[in-house]
Amino acid sequence: MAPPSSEIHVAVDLTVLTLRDGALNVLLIQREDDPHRGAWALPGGFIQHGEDLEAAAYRVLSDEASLGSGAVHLEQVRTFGAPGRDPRGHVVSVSFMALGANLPDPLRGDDVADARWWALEDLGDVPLAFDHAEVLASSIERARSKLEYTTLAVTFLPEEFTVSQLRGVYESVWGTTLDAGNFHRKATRSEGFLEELDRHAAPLEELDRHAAPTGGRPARLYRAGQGTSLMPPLLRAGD
Amino acid sequence: MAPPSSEIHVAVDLTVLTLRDGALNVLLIQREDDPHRGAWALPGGFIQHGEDLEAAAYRVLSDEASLGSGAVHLEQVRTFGAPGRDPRGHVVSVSFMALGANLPDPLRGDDVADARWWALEDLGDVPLAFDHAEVLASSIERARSKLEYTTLAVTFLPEEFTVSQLRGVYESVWGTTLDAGNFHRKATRSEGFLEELDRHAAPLEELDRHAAPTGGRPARLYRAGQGTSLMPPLLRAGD
DNA sequence: GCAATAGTGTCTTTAAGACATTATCTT
DNA sequence: AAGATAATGTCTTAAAGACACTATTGC
Repeated sequence: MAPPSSEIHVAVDLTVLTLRDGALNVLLIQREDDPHRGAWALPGGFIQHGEDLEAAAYRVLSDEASLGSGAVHLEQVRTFGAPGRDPRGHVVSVSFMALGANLPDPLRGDDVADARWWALEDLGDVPLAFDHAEVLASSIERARSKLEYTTLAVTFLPEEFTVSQLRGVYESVWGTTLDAGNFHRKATRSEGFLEELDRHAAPLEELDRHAAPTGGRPARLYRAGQGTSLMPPLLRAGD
Repeated sequence: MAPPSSEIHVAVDLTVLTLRDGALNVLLIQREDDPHRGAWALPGGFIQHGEDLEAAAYRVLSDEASLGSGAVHLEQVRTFGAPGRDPRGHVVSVSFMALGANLPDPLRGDDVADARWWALEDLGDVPLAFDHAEVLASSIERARSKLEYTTLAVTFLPEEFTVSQLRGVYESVWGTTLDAGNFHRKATRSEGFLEELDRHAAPLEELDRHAAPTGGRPARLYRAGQGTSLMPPLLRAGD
């Protein structure tokens, strides 16, 4: 199973991100084999001869995360190729990030002792295998910065959502709080960001909410608009 | 020389950009061998076993562009791995962009029929080898967008420069014209962008100028500041 | 009624765009 | 002096931040 060490091998590593209970979560798998047996790692795998990079990423997504291709936004982030990053030999790994809404709990795949979602905050003292801490960090930073100037935040939400839920995406991913009124103005007046529906969310039945015991005015529902870029962008305050 | 086709090979391709006579130029080499013999291509080469990606990029920069590592800003852009992109086999190529000031004319390297700078405008109808048109386009777009929110523009200039020259970088890379007064205000008041020197450019002796026959007030000299990000950014108008 | 969330309005501040004006050089 | 480029100033406009206020629900 381990590749011979005289050749350069190409792999993909995936940073799969979703929101769970209002917190940014990443999917990690626990390695069953050496190297780094027992350590938590990003799902990944070697590219097969003749296989496209994106195809390999979707294959890993399906095999190790039990996720279909329709459910996520997949985007290449960066390639890691330091010679010593994998003790099995010279492995060049193309890292992808995958963003999705309400992603399910993963099934255990092959060569995997365990697989589960980790809240990013709980990951502080968990050592990751290989250079995956750096791979993860670069994808997180990419996601954070792309929320500023693209409409990517909607990929964390179901097809229909409220402005509050959208604001919750920004707050969770950025780890900040945003003024509700100003955010509402910016979101609803950014061309191409939101498409207004003529329905309202049923009070007390909003999916992402776990602490709304006492009502409030029902929020209007929106879905993603056609635009992909936010101009002007929605900048983080202290950058 | 051609790699066997049963393995996946890893290469780097470089988009080396500089300004010449106020126009954005890219370094291309003319291939001496098949595939694509005679076609113009980005400089590149296969990674050696145990070699870091950046080290390979610097090696190509030295071998095929006669450029030392101190002279340029090097940055990874994207990785291309479509199975059919190289007829010799499955080649995954990590693309880098390299930006520098007043880069010299290249010497002819091995396996290279010719090497020279091309103004981007003159490249419209020149077919590039492999998928290098797409590789080049992605690096250009990266450079254009990074001028907006980083201080990267200074890498196109010598150590000491004027605000006009800096504005010229933006105008050349973006293909626009900018209001001189407003640009001056933005550049000089963006924290960390510029460091003011107490000297002025000698009139008529500015390097980048080829059409300044009749004087004008001497411009103050600046050098790059410590900052790397522009906050708020310097946005292109029609994005 | 109160508490909670949604949504609007208003005032201030920041910063960009348009463009006039002054400063300093060459010829 | 005329012409050119550099640098500053002024007015307007766009948009964000702070925050008050209204709207609509559950209890």
